[in-house]
Amino acid sequence: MPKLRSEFLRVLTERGFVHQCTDAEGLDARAADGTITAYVGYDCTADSLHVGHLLSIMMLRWLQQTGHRPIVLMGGGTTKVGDPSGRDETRQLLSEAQIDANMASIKASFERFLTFGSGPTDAIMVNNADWLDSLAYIPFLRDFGRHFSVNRMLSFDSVKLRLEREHALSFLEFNYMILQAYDFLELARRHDCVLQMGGSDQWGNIVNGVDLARRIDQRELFGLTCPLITMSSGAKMGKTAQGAVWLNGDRLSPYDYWQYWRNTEDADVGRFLKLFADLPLDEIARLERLEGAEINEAKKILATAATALLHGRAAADAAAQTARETFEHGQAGTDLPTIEMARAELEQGPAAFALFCRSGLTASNGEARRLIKGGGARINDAPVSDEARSLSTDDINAEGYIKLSAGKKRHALVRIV
RNA sequence: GGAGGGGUGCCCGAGUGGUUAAAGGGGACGGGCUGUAAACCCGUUGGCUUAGCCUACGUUGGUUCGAAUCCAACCCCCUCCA
Repeated sequence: MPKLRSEFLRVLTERGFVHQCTDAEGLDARAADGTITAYVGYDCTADSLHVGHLLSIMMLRWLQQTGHRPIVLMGGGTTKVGDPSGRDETRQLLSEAQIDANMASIKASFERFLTFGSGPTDAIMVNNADWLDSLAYIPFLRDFGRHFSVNRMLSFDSVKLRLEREHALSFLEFNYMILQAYDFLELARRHDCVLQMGGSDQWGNIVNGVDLARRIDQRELFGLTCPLITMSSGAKMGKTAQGAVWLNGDRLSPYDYWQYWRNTEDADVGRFLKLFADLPLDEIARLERLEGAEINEAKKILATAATALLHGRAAADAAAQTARETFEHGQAGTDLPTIEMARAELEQGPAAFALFCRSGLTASNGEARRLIKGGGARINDAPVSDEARSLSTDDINAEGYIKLSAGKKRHALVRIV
């Protein structure tokens, strides 16, 4: 590829965001010659996005940072259909009320990454239910359905995999790619959007939109996908002890989010810094060269930078501070999850395992008992050896709380009130 | 609508009347080694008031001293036919 003229594509390429592009030269020319508008779509299948969505959010962020206009498309309409990509099973059909609630809950995540408004490069948010809900079946089929070849649709991974594995694929889901293609056309017409971005699993859907716009409007659109990010060990990103790595703070606290990045594997640090932090590339190059235990410094910088992008600088610093106190000084930082217990209850000698469960460190009393048996449970940093161990006011430490630990990394505080 | 195959724990998957809370693998968690890393070794992996009890093999009933395993009906998935 010849040297890139546009800052936008240059930044994305240098940082490792680009997997495939329908026409890199053409897109580069458009982005170099003026302001372009690009979008990424997000379905409302849960009440929070997770780290898997982060890559595309960062692409929108860099788009805006390099002088272009991002559109966040909320899939209020497409969520009613359900994307079969990457799924063995039909998605559970969500009610409109659930979809609306999810959408409202997801929206907040974008506000830290993008600047919304009405200026030329301000981000806007749209909902595809606005045009999909009112489509009339027969006119839609005649105007747009005739441009889709079933032969070709069957060859797309999202469909092919289901068929090969002999799993159910409903006609409802089969329509998803058509609707996504139509979204792109609609955004091109309404907002002069010329580029759709997304994960590599969206390539087929994106290309469909590009093709549709060329056939119907003789409009030239572009598609750009980012790679599927896996950890060096081969595992997919985004799992912690508590489950998915959610972006909403009420699903996963800023402290736990910080911890997620802090525990990045050595081999991934450089790559993740480029993708998920907004540090200058020469700074990242310096951090990447750190070896052995020194690379932990890079991990802390990654964690703080990534957390700051999502939750703000103050929350990131607080998480870093708590981590320092907890791991480097053996104290308990204030950001640790905390539960409260009445003094009267403590005086009755509650079982330790029950408290581990109540604090959220374990999912059940049985799991807490097993943790104790396995030697992974500690109270005020002292290992718990007796499964029947109960707590008393003697366990309150100098600061007025009881510190519970499950393993070396997960801690919780019991504050006595 | 017809014929055949199938639905097992977080996932995959063995199990065709009792010793089955259910082999094996993956994942996850804990311990060891480390650097809050990876790799490797060990352990754990339904719930509870834990020497016991309860709930569980698509659903509901039935046979039996005893069922994930046998029978019936129903629901769902796949393949082929119409």
